[in-house]
Amino acid sequence: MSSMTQDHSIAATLRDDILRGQYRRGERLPSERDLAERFGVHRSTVRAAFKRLEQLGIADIRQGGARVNPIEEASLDVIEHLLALESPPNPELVDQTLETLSGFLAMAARLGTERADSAQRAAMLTLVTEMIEAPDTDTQRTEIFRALGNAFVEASGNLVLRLVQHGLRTRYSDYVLPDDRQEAVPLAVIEAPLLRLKESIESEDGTNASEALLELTSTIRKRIRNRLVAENNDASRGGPL
Amino acid sequence: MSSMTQDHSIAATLRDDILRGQYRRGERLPSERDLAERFGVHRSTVRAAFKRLEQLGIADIRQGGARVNPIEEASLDVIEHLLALESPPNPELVDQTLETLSGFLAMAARLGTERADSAQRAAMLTLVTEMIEAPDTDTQRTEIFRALGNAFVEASGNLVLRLVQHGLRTRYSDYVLPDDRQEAVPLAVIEAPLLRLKESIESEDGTNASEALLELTSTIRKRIRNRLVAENNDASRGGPL
DNA sequence: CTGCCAAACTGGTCGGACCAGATCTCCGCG
DNA sequence: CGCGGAGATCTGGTCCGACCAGTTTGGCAG
Repeated sequence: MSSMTQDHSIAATLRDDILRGQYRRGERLPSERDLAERFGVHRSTVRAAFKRLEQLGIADIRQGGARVNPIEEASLDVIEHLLALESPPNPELVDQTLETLSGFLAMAARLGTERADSAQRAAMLTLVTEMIEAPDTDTQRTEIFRALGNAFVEASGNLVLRLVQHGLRTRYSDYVLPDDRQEAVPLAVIEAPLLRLKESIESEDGTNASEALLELTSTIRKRIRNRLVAENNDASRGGPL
Repeated sequence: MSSMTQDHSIAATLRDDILRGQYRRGERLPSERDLAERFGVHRSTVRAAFKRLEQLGIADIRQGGARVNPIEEASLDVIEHLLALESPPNPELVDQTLETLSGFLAMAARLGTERADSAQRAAMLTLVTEMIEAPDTDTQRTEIFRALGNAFVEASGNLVLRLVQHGLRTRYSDYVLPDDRQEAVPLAVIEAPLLRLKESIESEDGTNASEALLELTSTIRKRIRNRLVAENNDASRGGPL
């Protein structure tokens, strides 16, 4: 963390303060000059930090004072920082992230399955097969799953979809993934949807692929939620959620 | 445009240059000092502009020189600017935007329909009914449709979904919507899916609502695509798509 | 108490400067 | 002729101090 530039770390501090709800929406942030003094840096450095907050969508800088934006107007990027705010992360937020991600992957699976050329289709099938046959650890399986998601989005040929995926890329894995000390998801639980997915890809049935993927992710989601809730039953709630 | 701050308009110029493909990915942007001289401003102003490009995800600023990022790593916000780059906008990109938006709304409809409380459900039904019964113009109908989307997302209770929606909010309407001089979409074309949607909401059938919405949007998408392709058959292709 | 004007404050821009790290150049060694 | 490395050069990061033009605020007059 210490290798960051100063404006970066100042922005991070302010960002977390805001996300933690220390400033109410619409409220004015301290002035650049005040913050410069508080952090012991030049005003220009604080300015740089402010720009970051602005582009994150959580602050609105204008003459008269920078103001805190409502969280709904923020950029997707805040999700990552919201997740990092607590450890273990807020289970609800994790679940919402996974839910949204699942939905998008389902969409991508539909479009990608329908539009893939033969090479892309072959690659997809390889990945699904790998996931069934060589699932050493959850971590590894997750890696394959991620690649599969990329393959779907790639094959969809939809740039917008791709950008959404990238915005959602949120290193949720760091917060969310079962660690290795955790027992892996039993193959039995996910084999059925994986086989269905495989068939769908082969038969170019987008709708079916989409449903198979939803089926698959819903299982995983449920496991992660249960684990997090268990870990987190003493966490205090709060923040701008 | 002239009321913008300078760093804003400089950022816009550089942004459009990049999106137009004048700099290849990975290529170095001119230095802050060079650009300051070219634009006749102080270096700090160019720096501010650079920060914007960085947070837009289209440039990577580091010692040694700022570099152009691949478009896939950009923020969702670039879509709006990509659309604005040509007039009429690139039909393919518009279609991709609408496709993603449709899928997204289908997701929201599924979740929102399943989770809405009675007040929210009533509001949804009102909107759908309005859309059937009082469709004076496409513009007006679009307004209702947008409100309906908000209602779904709101009812889903999913913050991540909400942020994606906001990111996708892209004033696509400005580029994409049928103008008033255009004949409105005949009610006959959209009445069936709207009725289906209504029933789905009443019966709390998320899957059905999702499908109804896809059915509805696919019709509209097709119309818009046809219109744009017709308008655009002489446009030159290019840019980082 | 209200309305309005001036003072204080805020962000935007400027000029100029120094640092540390990245990049480039060019010379000398193999 | 090729290659590696040292030094010059360039780049972004930060700082200082200053001025401008809008915003906000405080207090004075009505």
